[in-house]
Amino acid sequence: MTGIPIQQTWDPTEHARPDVLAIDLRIAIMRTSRRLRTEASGDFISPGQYAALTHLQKGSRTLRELARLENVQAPSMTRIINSLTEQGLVARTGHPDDGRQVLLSITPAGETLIEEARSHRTAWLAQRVAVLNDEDRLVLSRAAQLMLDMSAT
Amino acid sequence: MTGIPIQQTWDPTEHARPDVLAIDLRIAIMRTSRRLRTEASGDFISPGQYAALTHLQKGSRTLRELARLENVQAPSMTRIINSLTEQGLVARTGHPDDGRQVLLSITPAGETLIEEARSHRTAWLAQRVAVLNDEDRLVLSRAAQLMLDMSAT
DNA sequence: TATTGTTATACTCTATAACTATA
DNA sequence: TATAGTTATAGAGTATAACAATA
Repeated sequence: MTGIPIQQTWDPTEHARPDVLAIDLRIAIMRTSRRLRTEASGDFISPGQYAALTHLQKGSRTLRELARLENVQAPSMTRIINSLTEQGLVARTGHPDDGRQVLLSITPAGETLIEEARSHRTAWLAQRVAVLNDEDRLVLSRAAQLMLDMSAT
Repeated sequence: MTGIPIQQTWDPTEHARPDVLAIDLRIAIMRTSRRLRTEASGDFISPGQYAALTHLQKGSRTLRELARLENVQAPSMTRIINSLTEQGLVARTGHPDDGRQVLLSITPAGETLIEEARSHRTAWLAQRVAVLNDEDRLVLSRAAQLMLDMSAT
């Protein structure tokens, strides 16, 4: 703990107001994401690479499909995929019907890595989640789903 | 709509496991934070600057105190504060007792800007929060508090 | 010597614009 | 012409290391 008292008041009534809730939620998300990014620095692949691999676990995708799924532009996804292919975690095959497109699929090495990476990547967060009670965990679980839904819009 | 079905299953029992919950929560947080960053691009000040100003609204702080509150290194906070002082949103005064330290405080212009910025910064999120029901909003409110607590550790 | 803050430098991730190849 | 993907370039934000000034 630090010497600085961090006052965190919580008023359900106030938070029922969308604008007030949005402010607090945004700060919480941004701060947690920064911690997640820094705490995960010891990992082998970046969050973006991890997310792309996760999608490919469900099946082959083109680059643009992946870009849209992750809400990034095509060049960003190109970079992510380049890194993954160089590491032998993703394989590229030409699209059978359309010569412009490239089908991306996860390799066995990619499957292995992602399974191992799962525990490492989420260690920091899992540690903190583990000390919560079931009710708080349920809250976070539902919140995660809500955040995904909101981000997909 | 796309031709790709995005399957988002939700199983409360599975999510009670800390490692499983941590994985989903991390993805949700990272994706939402990316949307928040890009959607807020029209704003005047960055998320980091905004957060620093928010802390200074509660009272004067030194640079290192702010860095610790935001979980960033000192040079990063120097950069944030430099930008804020150049914009006249933060004032620097020498510490009365310790010549090394610099006391940072928010200016009237800073107070004005942050109040205006609040609505802009959170517009994207507030819009999505507004269409939820009270129960979901309460979930997100509690989740925000939990995420802040976890990030403070 | 230790601490506060700054400067120098580099890395990561992202975006837009311009380009190639294919449809 | 339009679309898929790549390359070039730039910007934002972060970190570590080295430094200056003060305690």
